[in-house]
Amino acid sequence: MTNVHDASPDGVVVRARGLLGRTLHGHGAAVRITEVEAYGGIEDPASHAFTRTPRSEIMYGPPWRLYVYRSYGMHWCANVVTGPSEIAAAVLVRAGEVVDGLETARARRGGVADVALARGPGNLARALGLSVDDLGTDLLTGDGVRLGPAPEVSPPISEGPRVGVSKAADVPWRFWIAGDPTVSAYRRSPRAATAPGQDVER
DNA sequence: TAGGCGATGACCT
DNA sequence: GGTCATCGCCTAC
Repeated sequence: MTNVHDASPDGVVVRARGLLGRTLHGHGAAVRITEVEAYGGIEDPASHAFTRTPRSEIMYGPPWRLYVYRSYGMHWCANVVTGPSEIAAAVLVRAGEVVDGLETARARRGGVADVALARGPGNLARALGLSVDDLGTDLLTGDGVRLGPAPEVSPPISEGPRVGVSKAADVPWRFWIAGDPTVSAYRRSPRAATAPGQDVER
């Protein structure tokens, strides 16, 4: 577990958990990450990188880059490439609490409750003003979109099955800050096969 | 060139 | 809590 070797699947999990509580700065707004999902790259059927294509190429590159993709034709989803290059692992940022640029986020989201401003991958990207223009942005040195430092105190973390994925949906690689109101509700993918004996918590 | 598919969001009951 | 609507992109042929 303390084996944080990049090449191990555990490394992805460790990095995913490590993103919780960190701040993600977007365009004119920033959120404190409260919910993430880990994707194991080439070893994970649910990952876009499972099949190497031009779209997923970015994930095979250096870590700490931003991978943005469009879902259902209208939603943008933001991922943090965690690397290493050969594994193409990434972490989907699912939800966050707006901590800066509140007015900007509100304007973009059109009058929803503050806790829902960045609830859900698509909403979070919208609140931060993220789009395909930010694809490949280096989150450590980027001027606009960037990642803040880790919190001094690690937040309490809960884990569970991933949301919305149609494959490997029973892998408990979804992590969120326990009790945080901005965390999106769990919903299993309609296409996900029923996992025997895999009860959904909460 | 055509078809399939999606890591969703919003709305309705 | 459950169901439906949506659009564009990606992959395969």
